[in-house]
Amino acid sequence: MTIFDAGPALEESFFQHKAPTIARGLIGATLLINGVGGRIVETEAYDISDPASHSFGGQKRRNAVMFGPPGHAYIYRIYGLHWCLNAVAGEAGSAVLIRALEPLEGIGQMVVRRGISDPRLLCSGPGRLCQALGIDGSLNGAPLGDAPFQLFAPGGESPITEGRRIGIRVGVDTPWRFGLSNSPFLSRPFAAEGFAAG
DNA sequence: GCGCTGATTCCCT
DNA sequence: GGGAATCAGCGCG
Repeated sequence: MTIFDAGPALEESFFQHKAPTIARGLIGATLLINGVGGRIVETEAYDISDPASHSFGGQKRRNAVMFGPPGHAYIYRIYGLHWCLNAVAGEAGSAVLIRALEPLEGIGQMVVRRGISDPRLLCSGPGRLCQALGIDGSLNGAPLGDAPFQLFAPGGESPITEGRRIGIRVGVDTPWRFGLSNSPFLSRPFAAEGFAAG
């Protein structure tokens, strides 16, 4: 019943890699929650040595899921009102933030949840994506390989652009943001980098 | 099209 | 009590 262009279900072992490897490998993968979702076009990696990461400074109650088994969902509330979805990676305290996807399945339901119809604005940002897919804190710690999640490997080669991460105040020079090159569904375009004068 | 600002909850200090 | 991996609406030009 695959009516979208996707590969086989992602192996659980995929998540035993380091966060940047997983972040890159998830570009082009298909993510569904209760049958609603699409193709991942933007991710960011975080790990325990990274001052921008919730795991920086060690395990706490809030970030405990980041220190748990790989391939599970780490979901937290940001700025008091939005939810953000991460995939826990192989190293303790590392995860991949899912920032944007291209809506493919259940678009009607996304439109209802978001209250807008422009497909480019349905899932282009971590908060928007969670609202469109109906994700909240009740799914924190849930395995991404089981219902209500479905994850499929990329259908083919995806041209990937790298850059600096967004919305953080420290660790801004770490180029751990990955995106499907020139996708109209990115939360923000990738800036032309490498021209910083002094 | 840009930038500023308010919204709102949880966790750590 | 303050800040946070964000979003949408507003005013301005």
